[in-house]
Amino acid sequence: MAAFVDGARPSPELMEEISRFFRLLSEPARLQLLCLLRSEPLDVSSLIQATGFSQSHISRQLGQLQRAGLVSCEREGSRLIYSADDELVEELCVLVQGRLRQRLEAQLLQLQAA
Amino acid sequence: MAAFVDGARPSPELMEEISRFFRLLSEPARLQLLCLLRSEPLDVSSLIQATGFSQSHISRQLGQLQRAGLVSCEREGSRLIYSADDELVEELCVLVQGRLRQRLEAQLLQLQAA
DNA sequence: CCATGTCATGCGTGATGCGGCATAATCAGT
DNA sequence: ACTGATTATGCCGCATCACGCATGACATGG
Repeated sequence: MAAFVDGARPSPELMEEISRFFRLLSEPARLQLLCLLRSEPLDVSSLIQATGFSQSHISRQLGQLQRAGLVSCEREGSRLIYSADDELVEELCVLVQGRLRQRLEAQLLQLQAA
Repeated sequence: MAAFVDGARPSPELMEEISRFFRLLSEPARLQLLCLLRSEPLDVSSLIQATGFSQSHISRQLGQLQRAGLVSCEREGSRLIYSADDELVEELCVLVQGRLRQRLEAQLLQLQAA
């Protein structure tokens, strides 16, 4: 209903920014990392083991997430402990998940009606 | 805090689905179309004029959005009128926009402190 | 039924980004 | 300062997808 910034049409630049943010979440690997880190802080080797991705790949994805401010890290001995302290991603996922569910239910009903 | 499905770790398949949804929004063109259609239903030629994209491109993006259930269309004379009746995308954008803003403010404060 | 306008769809190109391998940079401990 | 572990980065192949051009499918009006 109300536009993003009330009363104004969202500028193309803003939508570019927003879409960049969504792009971060559009990669299963990154979403998986965020989800893992959401439950508990982990070091990189744990993330490698949990996901099966290569070390370089994990490092890159964490770099992107960190630049976006979605994860942060601190040293613990020789390793880096990453953590995701933001609730936003989880909220977004819950909303999307709800939509997916309701859409599947609708399809189911339609099949039953036929 | 609470995971998506309470108590359970979200399955990789679910996250794949969710990430696919985010991918839809990760393209400025699609987000722009959704935003335009959110304020009022429009036919394709209006969307072409508003965005400057080619007709084929618009058509494809609308197809994707329609398959995802984010837009719907109905004939009016010889043209198709598309409309976006879903509020979810707008909610998501508002949340993300809020985050972007608060992040910029934080960076600003950090610059002033230095 | 044919011509016209509107939308969808193959096809090709170019850009973007994933993902791994090898290597460099960085840090902890000695 | 040196060594070994941990993380970041350059390079490259490959897949995906945006985007436009040309064409096809389709409905509408004459």
